[in-house]
Amino acid sequence: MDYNFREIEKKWQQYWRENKTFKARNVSEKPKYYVLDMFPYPSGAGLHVGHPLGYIASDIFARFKRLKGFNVMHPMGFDAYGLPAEQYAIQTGTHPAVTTEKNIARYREQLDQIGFSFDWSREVVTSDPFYYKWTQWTFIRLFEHWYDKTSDKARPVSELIGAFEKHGNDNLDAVCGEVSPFTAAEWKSMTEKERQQVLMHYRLAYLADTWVNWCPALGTVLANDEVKDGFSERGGHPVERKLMKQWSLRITAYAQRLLDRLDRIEWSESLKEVQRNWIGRSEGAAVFFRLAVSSQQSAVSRDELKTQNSELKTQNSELKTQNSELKTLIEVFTTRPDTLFGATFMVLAPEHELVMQIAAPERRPRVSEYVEWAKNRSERDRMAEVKRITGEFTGAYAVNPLNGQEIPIWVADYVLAGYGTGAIMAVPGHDSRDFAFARFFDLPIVQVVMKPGEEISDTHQWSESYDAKEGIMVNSGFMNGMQVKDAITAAIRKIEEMKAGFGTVNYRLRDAIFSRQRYWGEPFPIYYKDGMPYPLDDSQLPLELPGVDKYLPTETGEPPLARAKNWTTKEGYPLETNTMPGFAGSSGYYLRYMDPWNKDAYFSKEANEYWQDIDLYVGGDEHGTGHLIYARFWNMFLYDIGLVCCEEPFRKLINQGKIQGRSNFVYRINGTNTFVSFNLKDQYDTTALHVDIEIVDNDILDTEAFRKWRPDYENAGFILEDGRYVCGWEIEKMSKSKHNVQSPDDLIAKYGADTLRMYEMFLGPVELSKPWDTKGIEGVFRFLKKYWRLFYDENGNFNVSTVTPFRSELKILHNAIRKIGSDIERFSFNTAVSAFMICINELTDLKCNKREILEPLNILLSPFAPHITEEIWQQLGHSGTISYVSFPEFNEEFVREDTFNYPVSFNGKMRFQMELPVGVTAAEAEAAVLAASESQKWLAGNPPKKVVFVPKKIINVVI
RNA sequence: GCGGAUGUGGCGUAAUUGGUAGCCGCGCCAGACUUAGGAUCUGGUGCCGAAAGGCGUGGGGGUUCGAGUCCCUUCAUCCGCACCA
Repeated sequence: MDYNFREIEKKWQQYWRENKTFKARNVSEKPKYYVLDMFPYPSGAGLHVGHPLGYIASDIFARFKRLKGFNVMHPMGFDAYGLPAEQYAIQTGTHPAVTTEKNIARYREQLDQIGFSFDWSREVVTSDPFYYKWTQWTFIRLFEHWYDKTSDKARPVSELIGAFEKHGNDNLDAVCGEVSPFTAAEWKSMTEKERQQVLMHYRLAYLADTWVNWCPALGTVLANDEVKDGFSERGGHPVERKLMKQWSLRITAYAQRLLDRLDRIEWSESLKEVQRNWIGRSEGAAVFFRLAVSSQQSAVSRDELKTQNSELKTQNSELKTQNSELKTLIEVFTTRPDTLFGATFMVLAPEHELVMQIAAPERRPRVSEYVEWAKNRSERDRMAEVKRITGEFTGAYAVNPLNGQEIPIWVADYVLAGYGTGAIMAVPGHDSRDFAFARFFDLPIVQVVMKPGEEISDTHQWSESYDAKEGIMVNSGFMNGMQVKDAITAAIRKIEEMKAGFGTVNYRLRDAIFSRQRYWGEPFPIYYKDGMPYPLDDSQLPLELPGVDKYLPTETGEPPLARAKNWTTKEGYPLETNTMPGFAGSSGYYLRYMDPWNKDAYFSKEANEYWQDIDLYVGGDEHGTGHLIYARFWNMFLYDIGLVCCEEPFRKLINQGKIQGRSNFVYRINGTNTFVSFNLKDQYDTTALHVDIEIVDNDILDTEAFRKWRPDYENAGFILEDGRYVCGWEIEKMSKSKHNVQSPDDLIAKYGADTLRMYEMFLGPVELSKPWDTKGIEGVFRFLKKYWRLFYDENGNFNVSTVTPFRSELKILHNAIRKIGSDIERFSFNTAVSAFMICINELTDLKCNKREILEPLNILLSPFAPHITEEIWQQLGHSGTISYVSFPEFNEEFVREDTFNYPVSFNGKMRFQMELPVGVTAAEAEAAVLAASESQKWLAGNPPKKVVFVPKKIINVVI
C-alpha cells in the first residue's frame, strides 16, 4: 500500500471527532497544561498558509504535552465582531451575523483539515450572547469599581460612597478624573444626579467627554492602537480628533502594575519593550506656575478664574489647600525639574482649558484663530508637518516658582493635550523642540547645564540645544555645581518645600476609549435615567443585539442601535446606543474556555483554580499594544475583585513570525503585448507585472497557461532565454492582488496535512518571519514517504520485524529521542524536523524495520504528523489513538561512546581528525597527535609552543 | 530621533552556547530506471584553485591557544513608538 494521505487523514480526523479525542476534562490527576492560540477573526478570504503557522506550533506542543502526561486544554474559538462583516452588511444588507457564521464554517473546515487537536467542545464565539453576557457582566463590574491607590487595587463603588458619607473625598487616594474637594456634609446635600456625576470620575468604566480618534469614513471612534500614522488600521481611512462623550476604561489606574508585572512573565524582550514604551512611564515633577498679576487683570474675570482654579487637579493633598485659594496656577509636568532656571517661556496645548481665559484681550482674536486652526487640523496634517513651527503668544505671563521670573505663556500645537497636563515649561537651552520654537519666535535661551570640563557659552551661538542627561548645573541658584541627577532630587525637594509642586510619575498610556458608533458589537448593559447612565441588573443579561433596518448611523448622526425599535428597558428608559469595541470580547475569552458551558457564572471558581493561567500563548506580535495589554488589564481587574486566581493571564508567550509571499513577475515590453524573460529584460524598456504563482514552476513560466490566464494575454508573445521564460521574484506580503497567495487547502490536497504541518515548521524558527517557498514542501513530502517505506516493503505490505535491534540502531533512536524532546521544549520545531530527517535517512540506510526502533519513533513523530502516525500505530496492532501514550524515555546507555573523533587543529585551523579513547589524558593525546604522520607537515620540524587539549572537544597545537 | 530585532552558500536555515562553519531541505550538476518525466532512486554541490592549498559567517578593530558565538566601532534591512516635555 502506498502512502495514501488523503484516506488516512480523512479517517483519523473523523475518528478524533467521533471519539472526542481531545476533549479536556476539568478534573484530572494529571498536571494541567493550557495551550492557547490567539483566536482568529473569520474573514471572508479564508486562511492562507501564514495563518496556521502558530496553530501548528501550539498543536505540536499540546500533543507533546499529552504524551508527557499532562491534562492538556487546547481550545479554539472566534473573534467574531469585526468591521469587514459590518461593512459588507452596509453594502448588501446582509446581517453581519450571517456573514460571520458562514465565514466561521469555512474557517472551521479549513482548520479541521490540518488535523489540530482542538477541544471544540469549548468553542467560544464572541458574538454569541451566551458568551458576551459575560463581557457585559464584566463591564458592569468595571462600572461598579474604582481604583484605590492605597491598597493598590480595585474596590467597590459602594465602599467609596461609604467613605464619602464619612469624610467627603478627603484622605482618599484614588485614580480619578478632576474632582473638587468636598466634605461629607456636601456629599449628603448633593442630588442623586450630582452624586452620580461625582462617582463617574471614579468608576473604572466611565462616561466622559474625551478627545477621540474619529474616523468619518467608518463612522466611529477608534482606540489609539487602532490608528496607524493618522489612518485607521482597518481600511486605511483618515482619522480626526474630536471631543465626544464616550465610555472609557480607566486602564491608566493599572499602568504601574502593568509595567511591573512584565518582569514576571516569559515574553520576548522585544514584546515587553513594546508594552513598556506604550505604557511610557516617566519620572519627574508636577510644578505649579502662578499667573502673573498683570495677566490676571487681563483675564476674563476673577470669578471665572476661581471656578477654573478649583477644578485644577492636584495630587498632593497639601497643595489642595493652596490651590483652592484665589490664585491661578498652571500645572506643568517635567522630567527635568533641574532645568527650572532655564525655563524662559511656557507653552499650552491648543486644547488647554485655560488658553482662552488667560489670553490678553487684545491678543484674544489671534489666539482664538490659532486654537481653532490647530484643533481642526487632522492627525495626518499634524504628523506630516512635524517640522513646521507654529504658535501664538497669549499675552499672559507665568511666574517661575523658583526664581520669581515672569515668563510669557504661548500656545502651540507641539504641546499635546493628551500628555501630562497639556502644558509645559519650555527650556530651550536643553530641549530641542523648545530650542527650535525659541529660535523661530526669538525667545530667550538660557544655559543651565554645562558639559563637564567645558565653559558656559553664549547660547546665541548655539546651533542646537544641549539635551544631555548628564552635566553640571549653572545659572541655577542653589543648584549651581550639582550633577544633573542630584539637581533633579534637589529641585523636587525645593518645590515640595515651597509647596510649588511635587515629584510625580507620568504615563503615556491613555484610558481606553470603549464606545464604538457601530452596529456589530456587544451592546452596553446600560440605560439612562435623568441623563445619567445606570447598569442593567445582572438578571437582564445578556442584553441582546437588536435588529435594525440599516447598519448605518441615523439621520441625526446617532449610532445604528438608535434605529432599533423599542431600544429601552421595560420601564421605558433608553438604552445605550453605542456598542463595545473589538477588544472587548477578546479581553477575557481565555477565561471562558475554562468553563464555557457555565450558565450561572463567567466560569466556576473550581475551573479557574484548576486551569489557573495560560501556560503557553501563541500569536502575532501585532497585538502587543492592543489585545495583550487590554487582556492583562481585564485580568488584573478580575484578580482584584477575587474572580481569578492569577494576576497575569499569559505566563509564557510566543510570537509567531509572519509568512511572506514570494511573488513572480513577468516583464512586458512597454507598448506591446510581448514579454521578455528575466535575464534579457534590461535590453528593453519594460514594466514588471505580477503573475499568478500557480502558473509558474520554479520561476519558469508556463507560457500556455499564461495565455489562458487573462483574455488580454491570449496573443502574448515571448522572448525566451534557453527556450524558457524565466520569471523574476520578490518577497512581499501575501495578498490576492499580488497573486502570490498559497492556500493550505491546495497544498493539503496535493501533499496532505502532515506534510503541510511539518513543512511550515521546517521553514525556520517559529518566531521569525520568512518567505514561503512552495518548492521546498516536496522535500518534506519525500521525507514522509520515506518514513512510510520503513514500515511497508516494495510490494506495499506492512512489514515490521521483531528482531532485536543492533546497538547502532538504538543509538540512532535515542539520539533522536533526546534531540527532538529538547527541541520541542525549546520551541525549536525546525531543528526537530531536520532531526527526524536525519534519523529516517540513517534508518533507511540500515534498512531497519524493527518494531523496537520504529514504534517509539512513531510516537516521537506523532505531535508533528498526527495522521500518518495514528495509522501506523494501528497497523502496529494497537487499538485507539496514539495521542495519550507515553513519550519514549531517553536512555543514555545507548548513545555512550568509547572513543571520540578529535579534530586536531594547528593555530586554530582544523587539519585532520584523530580517534582517541574517551578517557585519554592530555599527555597521551599530545603524544599521539605529535607522533601522527599528518602532524609532521604542519610542525615542519619545529617543536610546538603549546598543545591545548579539551576533553571531548578539540586538540589545538600552537606553533 | 528613540527603542527592539536580524545580517551565515543561489534560497530557507543549522552549529552541542567559546571548540571541526555550512547539518537538514530546496535549487543546481551528474548518473540509474524509464516510451516519456514536472515521477522515483543514487552521487556531487560555500568561493578561488589543476592540485597543494588559500579565502570565507555585513565591514573594520579587539580579547583568546581558538570567535558565527564575547567586547568596541561601523553599515544595511525589518518592526514598533514618535513634537511624550
